[in-house]
Amino acid sequence: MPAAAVVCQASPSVFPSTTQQMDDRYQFEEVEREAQAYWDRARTFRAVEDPARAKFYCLTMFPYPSGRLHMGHVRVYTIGDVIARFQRMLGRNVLHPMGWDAFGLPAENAAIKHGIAPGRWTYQNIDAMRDQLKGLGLGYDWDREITTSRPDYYRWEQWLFTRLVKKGLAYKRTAPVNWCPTDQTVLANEQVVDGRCWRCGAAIERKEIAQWFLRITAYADELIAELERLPGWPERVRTMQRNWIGRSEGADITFEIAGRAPLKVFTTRPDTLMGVTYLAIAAEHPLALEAARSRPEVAAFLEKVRAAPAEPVGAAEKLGVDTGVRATHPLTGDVLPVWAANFVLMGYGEGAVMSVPAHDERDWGFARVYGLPVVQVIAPVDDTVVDLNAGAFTGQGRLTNSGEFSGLDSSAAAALIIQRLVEVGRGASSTRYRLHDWSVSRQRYWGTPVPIINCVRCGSVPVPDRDLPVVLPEEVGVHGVRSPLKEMPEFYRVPCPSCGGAAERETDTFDTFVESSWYYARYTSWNNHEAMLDDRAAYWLPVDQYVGGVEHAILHLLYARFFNKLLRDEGLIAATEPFSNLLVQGMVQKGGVAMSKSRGNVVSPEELVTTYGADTARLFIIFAAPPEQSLEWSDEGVAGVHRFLKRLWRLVAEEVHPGIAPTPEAAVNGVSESESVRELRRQTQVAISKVTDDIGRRQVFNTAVAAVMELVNAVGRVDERTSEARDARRKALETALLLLSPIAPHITHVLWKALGHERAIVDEMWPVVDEEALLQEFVEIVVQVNGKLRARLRVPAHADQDEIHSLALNDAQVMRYLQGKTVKRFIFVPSKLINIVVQQ
RNA sequence: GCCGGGAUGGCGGAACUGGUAGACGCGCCGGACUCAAAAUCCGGUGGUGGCGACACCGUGGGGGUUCGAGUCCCCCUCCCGGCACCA
Repeated sequence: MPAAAVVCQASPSVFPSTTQQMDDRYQFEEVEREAQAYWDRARTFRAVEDPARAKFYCLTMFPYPSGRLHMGHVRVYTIGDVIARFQRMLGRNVLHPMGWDAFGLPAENAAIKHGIAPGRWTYQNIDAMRDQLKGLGLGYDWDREITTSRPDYYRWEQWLFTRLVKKGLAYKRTAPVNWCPTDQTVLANEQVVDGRCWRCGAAIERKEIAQWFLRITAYADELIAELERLPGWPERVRTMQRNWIGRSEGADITFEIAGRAPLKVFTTRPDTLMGVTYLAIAAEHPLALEAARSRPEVAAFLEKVRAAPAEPVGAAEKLGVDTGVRATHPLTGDVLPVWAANFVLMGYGEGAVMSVPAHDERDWGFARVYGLPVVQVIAPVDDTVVDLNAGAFTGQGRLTNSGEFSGLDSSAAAALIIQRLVEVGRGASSTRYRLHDWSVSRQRYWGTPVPIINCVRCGSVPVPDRDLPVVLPEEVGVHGVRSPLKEMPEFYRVPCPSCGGAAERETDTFDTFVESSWYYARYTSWNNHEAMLDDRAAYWLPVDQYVGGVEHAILHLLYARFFNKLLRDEGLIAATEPFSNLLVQGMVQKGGVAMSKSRGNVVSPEELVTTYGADTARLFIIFAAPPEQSLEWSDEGVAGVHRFLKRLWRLVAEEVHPGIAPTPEAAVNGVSESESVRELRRQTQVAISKVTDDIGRRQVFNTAVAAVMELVNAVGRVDERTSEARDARRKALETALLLLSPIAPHITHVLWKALGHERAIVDEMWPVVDEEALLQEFVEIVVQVNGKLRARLRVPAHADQDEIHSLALNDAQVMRYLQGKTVKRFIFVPSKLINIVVQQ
């Protein structure tokens, strides 16, 4: 067993000149303090642009500074750190920054509750969380730290916004909005979940308010099309975005109404136009409101719909009323009734639909309830008879009962019908999106002020560049949900930049998703006070690896893609997409459910680090599950990886201070190494190969850890005292340290130094596989008879097929199964198996 | 309803391109050390049968393709996630 302490030769140029003692016990507090102090002092993770070197930009979704880290943070940041450190060792010039998504509602809520200014609360939290992140040994370039609530950050957001206003990509409009009565603010569609506020759960009301919008729909096509060119994104995220944007191709068709403006509808099935038997409009449709004035039953219906609870499911009963309005079919001239119906959404298309009950489930259901006619105009191509009493036929097919279009197939008919509509000026082909323009105004205090001044003479005037940033006053008291800005004339009473007359500044702030939409770019030019982005953006962007949670699959990731295109079109960056590769990490659970305060199953990262150290925390989180899967917390598992680190420590300690001197005779006498030593050398190479592939290509880090554990176990099994054995053991341990260093950086830092290395392990190159050492002298060949495993053969690696055939046929065990049977064929897989197929 | 993802020992998970199912870890069992315990170390550990060499069964269920299927194809069950009257 090793003695208590050993002297370690360390270079004073890199390590402290004080004599280092290697304790034979793993004291993680000291280890982690030492490693972190080294990285700080050496400025290890500072990123410097260098066009001569290949860059790697690794980014994890920055946190909201809630006060303390939870296990989900530990997981995502550890995953990002493993990737960044690995790429660094491969020789890439790595940028791995961190910052704070610092605006948002919780700060205001805390302010109301505890009487602390939101800014103060936020910055305290940031300080606490920064310490926690540092305690985890995450390798960030802290010089580039971004805090979105600081004027030097959001001023560029304001600057960009004023440009977007001038381009018409940002505009103000009075619109019905989702209003949260509890938070007293407008929510984007994406923030409404099942008719309720995503934050507080209050039922959403509809309200008419003047809002600023960003014209994301102008980029809808590109946002969809480019999803195809993001092979580094998980398919499910791309699918979610595709569905969210919801592109539909079809036609806009107008139905004339005597004495009124025509009714416009959108349909994806112009081929069914000849089967329209009525029109349906939303309860909020202007035509419905108008009809309600003269018809009490319509008014009563609208009232009923308005009062109905926002039903989350589409299974709600179909209700409607005949408005009495009559429309004219654009091609046949038939007179069609216009119904107001609860299933028609005002928010999509024109809020009106042409109803073809024979070929649309909803129209069919509605027609059933109100006894409206059902006319079949599409027949299945296979001539099956359609039973329209049982349901609608919604497939494509051949037109029937459609005048000049009868006999055509759906797609040809659609084209011809659109052509006819164009000829008579009653329609045109059209593409619609589920996606709406992004409402970015929030009636909240703690956010980026909208840089607009409202003047009665000049309208909404963007704040000129010279007056930017519009600084949010931070020393305020927040007493209720109403924004203090709205009671601060010193903030909002300003002269109009255009005419100089009295005007009022906007007191709304931006949705916090605006800040997180471009922070990834600002890290490249964080200290530029003259421009939003500079040349450095061209060097670093796009982000090579982005890591984050699936909860942002739609919102944040779609907005960031949108902003990337805005920045590109502003000439600020070249890349068309912000994130080349996206890793969506799974959640951390305990007892099969997500950790949450209400369930009482939360494991605190702080306690974990105090009890076992950051390396144990990181190692467990990496080892317990592949990054994309949910991770089941296990206290025993944590103890298990801690045990592994202790064993690793002990093995290195024994290596540094062996009890007995090696016996060099074997080498001197030219005797070859023992088989176990050769095997250890081979296993070392196997581990390099496996870990490199697992971290680099496959992005499954749990199996990489398993491979390192196997190697360390193998070291423990070779206890020969020859110098060859010592050499092989040392090489294996060094390799294990290198391979483990991205995951457990502190212990590997100290052990590497203990093994006598001058350069810090973080600055070492990733090991390269020695393909020759990987070769085996003997391989095991599995012998199957009719696909069933019957024997294992140990054969020289160079043995050819014939040799293996005869060895297999002469194997006693195999012969038992061949008795009295005829061999029909051999299947041979080199170095793997031989399958002898015999007649049954 | 539609679109994804999944189901493998007592548990977390391996098995990447169809080729030894269960790597690695946890737990459990046995042993060493100890007066004893903890810690640590060593060995074993899918199920059934057998003293044993071994044999049979086994990756949610049913079928298929193949010399060979956890992996591919068809059908079904259950679980998780997203969307959900989008015309």
